[in-house]
Amino acid sequence: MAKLQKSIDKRNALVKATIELVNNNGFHATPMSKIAKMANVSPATIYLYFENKQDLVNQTYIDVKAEYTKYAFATYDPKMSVEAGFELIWKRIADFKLKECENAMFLAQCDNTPMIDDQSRQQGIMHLQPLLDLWARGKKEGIIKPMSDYLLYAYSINPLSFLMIIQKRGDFQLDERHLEEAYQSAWSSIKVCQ
Amino acid sequence: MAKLQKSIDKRNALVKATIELVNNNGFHATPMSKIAKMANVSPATIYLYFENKQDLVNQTYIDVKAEYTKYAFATYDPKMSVEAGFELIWKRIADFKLKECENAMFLAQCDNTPMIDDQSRQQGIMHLQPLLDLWARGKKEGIIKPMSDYLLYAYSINPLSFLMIIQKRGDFQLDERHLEEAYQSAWSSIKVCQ
DNA sequence: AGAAAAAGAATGAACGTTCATTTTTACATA
DNA sequence: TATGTAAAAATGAACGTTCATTCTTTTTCT
Repeated sequence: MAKLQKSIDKRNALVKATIELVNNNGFHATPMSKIAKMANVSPATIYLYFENKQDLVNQTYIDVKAEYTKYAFATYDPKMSVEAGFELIWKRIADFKLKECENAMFLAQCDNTPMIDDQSRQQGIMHLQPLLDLWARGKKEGIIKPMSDYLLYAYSINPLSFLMIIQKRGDFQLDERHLEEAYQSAWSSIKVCQ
Repeated sequence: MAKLQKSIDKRNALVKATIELVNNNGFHATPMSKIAKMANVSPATIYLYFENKQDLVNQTYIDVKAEYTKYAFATYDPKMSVEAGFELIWKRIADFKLKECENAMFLAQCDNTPMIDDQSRQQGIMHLQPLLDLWARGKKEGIIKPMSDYLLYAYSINPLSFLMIIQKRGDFQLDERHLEEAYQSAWSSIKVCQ
């Protein structure tokens, strides 16, 4: 009697192939057959791991989002000061977006198109809680502007997505100095001005 | 002898239908047949106005981008002070992104996916020159941080795209107060701090 | 040997595009 | 102003292809 033993490697290869092909060609131009070929697998095999194409891309999104937030908070400790904590998280996010370009590109594409189910999108949002907690503390201490978290995110975190995209496209290359400037701008836009 | 008289209305209807369908379903799920139906036109007619589907979406992108920048600079006068000029342009852009939501959504989708040809994308960038000129002047006067224009754009303009998207999704509703806060954050992030 | 996993070929639907034809238009002639 | 006509514009049906998915068979594993 055989055991249920679907290979996690095969699943990961499929997820990876999905990211790469969707990044380069867009969702509309990445057929299941190509994904299968890139993952060295028969098209039929995909359906042992995923219900259908939509499920494959939803699961890929959730996987990448989880990796993103795990990376972002890996070295964060809630006992840090607000300013130190924010700088740490911001720089981890910047690292991820600029170095794990493939993953970040994929997220940007998902977050700006209807290619992902609403439900999967919802699932991806939750993981940001530690940052929201930090901001709540910062507002209480009078260090962070008393604004909606959406505005704080829009001004301090989201610009990194834009920089990642133009960097990937080759229009612009971010060096260490740019990154420090970017951090200062992010912090300027959310800290209470004295 | 008949005159070449393809109806501009029909072309516009096709462009409008493309925007609406791509916004709601994504590029991969908007067939030519649906675009034709929404524009009250036969599928074959599309090919009198556009070479193919790619050409249709490229032209739609360029149209919308032109409308966007035209709106942004409509009331701007290069003789204004840097701060006044920036506030004016910023608020026009905010207006466009938040009120002409359909158009702005479409641009966001195009700018974050490979659905547009590089060449069409290039064509869309040029129109931003007046803002770049304003920033150049601001840097010379020591009012604007001496940073790359890409960074200035990422921090002062791009956040509006994010706010537009979450507003469209119903997660968040921007009122006048938020908008003023958003402007202050934008200005904070690019002005030289004294 | 037996059961799960994987494969390749097959299927039917959907798509972008084209074709053959009809309808509309502009205008020359009466 | 009315009519004929030729070319452009528009159409619905059809074409060939591609795609997601399934079916049947083969391979792998215990």
